Amino acid sequence: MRVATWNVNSVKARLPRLLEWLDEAKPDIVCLQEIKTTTALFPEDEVAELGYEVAAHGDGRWNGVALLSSVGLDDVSRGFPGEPGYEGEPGELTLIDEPGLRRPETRAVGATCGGIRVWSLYAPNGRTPDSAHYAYKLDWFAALRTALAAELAGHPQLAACGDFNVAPADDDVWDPAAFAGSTHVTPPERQALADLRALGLRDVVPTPMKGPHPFTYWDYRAGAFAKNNGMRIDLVYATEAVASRVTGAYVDREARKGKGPSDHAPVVVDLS
DNA sequence: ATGCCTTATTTCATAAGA
Repeated sequence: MRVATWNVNSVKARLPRLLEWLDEAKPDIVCLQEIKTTTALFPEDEVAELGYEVAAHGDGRWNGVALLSSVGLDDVSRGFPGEPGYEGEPGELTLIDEPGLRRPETRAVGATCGGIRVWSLYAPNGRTPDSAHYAYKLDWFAALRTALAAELAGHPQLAACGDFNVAPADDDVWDPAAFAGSTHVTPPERQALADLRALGLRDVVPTPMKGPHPFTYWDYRAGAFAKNNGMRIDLVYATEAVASRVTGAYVDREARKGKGPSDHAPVVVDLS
C-alpha cells in the first residue's frame, strides 16, 4: 500500500502534472493540499479515470484539501469538531458573520481508506509571529490535537498527512539563521507538533533523493530549488500500528522539476 | 543546478504563500 501527500498549489493549474504523477507513482491513497478550488469544481472525473474515488473539501481561492483513494473511501469527515475559523486582525472587517462565528476554512478532510483512517491537512501559514494568523495557527493545531485524540480512540491505524507549515527541527530548514523571527520554526509551533506526537503519532521521515535533508518545499523565487534552499514542512504523522508497517519513504523531488511544478514535492510512504 | 515566482480573482492589480 502506497500513501502520498502533496501540496499541489492549485489542482486546476497542476492537473496535467498530477495525472502524470499518479500514473507514474501509482499511490493507493493521496492527500492533496491547496487545491484552490471548490468541492464542486474538483476535477473528479479526471482522477476517477485513473481509478480513484475522491473526497474534496474546498471553498474557492485559498486553501482546500482532498483525499484520493483506490482502496476505498468511507466515513468522510470534512473539517473536524472544534476546528476554528480565522477571525482576522483585531478590528479587521470580516466578510461574514459576527466575531467568533467565522466559518472554519477548508483545511482538513478525513476518511477511512484501506483500513487506515487518513487525514489530509493544510495548517494555517501563520504569516508573522505577532499576527492574528499566527494565533489562529496555534489554535488550529490545539483543536486538531483534541480531534485526533478522539479519532485515535477508535482508529489504531491512523495517518495524519499534509502541509503542517512547521519545520520540526533546525535541520528541516536550509538555513536556520535565515528564519530568525519567522514563522514555521518558532518554539510554540514546534511544540504544537510535539503535542501531536505525544498522542502516539510518529513522524515518518522520508529519505531525500539528494542531499542530507528531506526537504519537501522550495520557494519559487531566487532559484531556491536549484540551490536546495528548502524546508521539510510536509509531514506524515502515523500511529505505531501504521509506522511499524513502513517499508520505505521518500520525497519525490523529480516532481518539483520541469515546467509548471508545485512549490512542494510529494512525500511517498510505502506500507507492508 | 534541471533554472532565478505563482496562483485565482473583486484581473492589466492584488493578496497570499512560507
